[in-house]
Amino acid sequence: MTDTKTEIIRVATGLILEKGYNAFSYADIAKVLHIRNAAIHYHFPTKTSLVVAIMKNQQEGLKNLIKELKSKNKSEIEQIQALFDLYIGLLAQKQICALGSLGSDIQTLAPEAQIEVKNDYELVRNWLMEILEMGKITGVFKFQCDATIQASVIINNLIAGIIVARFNGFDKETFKHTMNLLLTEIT
Amino acid sequence: MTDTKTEIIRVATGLILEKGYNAFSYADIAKVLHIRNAAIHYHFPTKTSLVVAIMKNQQEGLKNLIKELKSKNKSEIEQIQALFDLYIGLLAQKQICALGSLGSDIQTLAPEAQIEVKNDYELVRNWLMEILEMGKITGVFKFQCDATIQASVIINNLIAGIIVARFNGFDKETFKHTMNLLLTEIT
DNA sequence: GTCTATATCCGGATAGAC
DNA sequence: GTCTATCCGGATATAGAC
Repeated sequence: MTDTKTEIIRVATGLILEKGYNAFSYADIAKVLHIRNAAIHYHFPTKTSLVVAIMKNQQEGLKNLIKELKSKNKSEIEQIQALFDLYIGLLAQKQICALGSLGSDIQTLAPEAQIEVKNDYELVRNWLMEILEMGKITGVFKFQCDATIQASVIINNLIAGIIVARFNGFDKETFKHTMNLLLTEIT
Repeated sequence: MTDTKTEIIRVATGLILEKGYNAFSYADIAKVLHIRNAAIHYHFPTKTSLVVAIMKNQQEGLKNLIKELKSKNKSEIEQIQALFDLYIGLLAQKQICALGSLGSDIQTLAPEAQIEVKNDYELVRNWLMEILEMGKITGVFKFQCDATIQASVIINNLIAGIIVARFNGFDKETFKHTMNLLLTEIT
């Protein structure tokens, strides 16, 4: 039995990725966990504190994944594939990513929440840049432009690809084809 | 003096692109136009009817742009540049595009509104595909993959590029560099 | 076509008992 | 740590006067 605080973060994250920050309520979480509205406010006094906790949790999860991949000496291609797989998993659950969901709502978030969304984005982008630069040195990747821009192209396709995939019955195929194209173009 | 109905669509569109569908209210529109809540309900009985009208208006605007560009015999490059310019204009107003905003909220929209978002997406993608295929025939573009996938890559970068641009003080530069990279890669 | 007024409901948040 | 009960504001939407 995991503790309530962790469960709240888990359920709230799913709701944000499915419906968006301004479309879910404490009541939605309460229904799923069979607790009351007030119990959630005990753990997270405000909705802002909840979304901040969610984004810090996202960052932690990503850092752990990166650490794990590196400790297993995964190749650059395998690391990028692991990132793609995260998105394939989200799509299977009819969800988009946190960057896309909270990114489109960013103007409605409190400043301290905006910062955490941005931090999460920087984390993904820096990781991707590192992979690309390393791959260029080892020779698995060949691209002329700046790694920053190349990383942006990949992230943009992940974020938007999963959004538009929902337009067509959560179709994975175009999403996969698009990501494969990007990968083969630089190898 | 344009009529009220048109003004409501104009203001509501801006609010959706800035804050999102679930973060704006009839009261927000009313304040800007100095009218009352009920006056908006006269023109648009439900919020769903309003967002449907907004998306149909977006489609109409795009169709008119396409028609105009073609009547002026604009080149493939110039047509793509016109699409980029639309996004540069949005970014200058601290807005994202309708596809990104309503796409991330799609699960919270009524079915008839979901369809219009999808229709708008298809319109943009088909236009882009047509430009790419024509350009390949005339020789200005050289890409090996399917035009469908190439069009997806470009749209994805437009949709997500403008979302992440807001993370960093609405910085146009990375957005422009990314789009230029995509364009030069296929020319 | 716009107004005032209001109905109805739901949101985030708090007080205080257990 | 969770509950019941409640406050308060805001949201969509409607009725009926002008």
